[in-house]
Amino acid sequence: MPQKNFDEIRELDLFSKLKDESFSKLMRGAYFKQFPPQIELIDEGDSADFLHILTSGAVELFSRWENRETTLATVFPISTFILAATMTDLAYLMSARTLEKSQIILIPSEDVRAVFSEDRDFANAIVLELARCYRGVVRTTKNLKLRSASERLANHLLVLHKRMDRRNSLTLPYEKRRLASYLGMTAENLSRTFTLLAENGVEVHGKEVVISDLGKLEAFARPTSLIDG
Amino acid sequence: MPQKNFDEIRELDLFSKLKDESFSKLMRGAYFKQFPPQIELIDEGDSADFLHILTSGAVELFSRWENRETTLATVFPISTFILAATMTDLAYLMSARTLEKSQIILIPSEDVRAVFSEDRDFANAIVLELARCYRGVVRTTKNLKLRSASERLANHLLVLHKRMDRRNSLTLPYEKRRLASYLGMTAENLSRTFTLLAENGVEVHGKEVVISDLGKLEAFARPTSLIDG
DNA sequence: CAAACTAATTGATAAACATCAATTACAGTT
DNA sequence: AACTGTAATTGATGTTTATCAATTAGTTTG
Repeated sequence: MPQKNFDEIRELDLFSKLKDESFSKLMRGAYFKQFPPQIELIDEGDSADFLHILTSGAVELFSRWENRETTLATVFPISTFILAATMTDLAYLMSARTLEKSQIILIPSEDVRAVFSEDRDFANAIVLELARCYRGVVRTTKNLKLRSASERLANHLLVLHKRMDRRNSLTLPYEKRRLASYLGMTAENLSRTFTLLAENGVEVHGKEVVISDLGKLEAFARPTSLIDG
Repeated sequence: MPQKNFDEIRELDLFSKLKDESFSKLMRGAYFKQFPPQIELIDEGDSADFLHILTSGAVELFSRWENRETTLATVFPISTFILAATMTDLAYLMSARTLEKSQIILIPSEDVRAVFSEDRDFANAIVLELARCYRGVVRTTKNLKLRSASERLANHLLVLHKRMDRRNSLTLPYEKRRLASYLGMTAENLSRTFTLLAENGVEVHGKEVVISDLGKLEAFARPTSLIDG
């Protein structure tokens, strides 16, 4: 198992304050796997045997019901995913698939729970991470219930803009159909919503989005920290 | 502060395995307050100074954005609410109001965090509770994104039915307009959806709901444990 | 118990959004 | 560069859901 990746994940909020002993205990039982694109890593309903850490590539969390499917999140390096199922030893509620070739570290859930009980700093980090995830999903719910599709898109663009160091030009980090699913609309509707936003300070060329009039976009989106962070 | 309520909340999952010492530490700084109906307890954005425990009455968690409002949850005794904000020392993401006359115990967030660091069993309980809440909101998101309004109503009735000991007759524990808001639809649409469900084994008279044909309702709702628990 | 208020329902209409089909754009392969 | 498969867009249409207005039912209050 390459040392490089150990150093990387050691930096994660979840592990940074960990005793070396605890960290080794976690890594001792860990698998380090490489996956090609479009591999289904997790099928919702499976038992949560491993905590997953994505160190390179990209992973989509999604869910299916009655031949419908929706994207719940896109995970980029370096992040953990499905921590809650790991901690409660319950079935995964989301499925996961790689979007690109991805490197993933798999830590047995038992080990995570064991170190959680032994190491106070780890327990603290886990709670903060869980609370952060929880608050993220609460924001998502508010977004879905309080806003229309075009408002969700506008605000999402503002979030990306902020994340991209407030540059007025940005590249969508995923396919449009996945963005549409994430925002709770169809790809067709997303496309039409983009043309609507042309009158509100947004220009789109393929995956390139230019925010030509930030003021207009903000006036349309009316972002709030209580939804958009 | 009446002893009666201490005994009650001692039974909560969150406190049941707690050392007596830790429990007293939490209760030492706690306020015990009675509120009339329709009092706004929390305004989203406020700092999370207290963990709330509802011991009698009912509380609605809701959120507002741009003169729209949506119900996120209804809390019944005995439950805690807004644990995540308490643990992270961040602003509340939801507002809260009493629906009825309610008794609420307020524990200073600092005390909760202090006992969390000292008492391993409490830390465990907190993590399980947070994970449970998180998974609850993930289910909500899946419900909203994967199902139509009528499917959400049908499944919600099945959840209530199960909770009410599987009796074929049940009383809605909240007003219909709140149910509508919770399910992400208007009151008018809820009303029409109830008439639609008449052909699928459901009879409604005011707040009384009779499930006259469970098989039909289930065939329509297609419940799954991965959304409905 | 009537008055006054609020919630729930119903009908008519409009807006938002999805679906289906057809085309265009793009990316990867040979 | 032509071929192939997938993604994105566009147009036509249909469904779902919201809005507005009016009425009815149900609760609370004096």
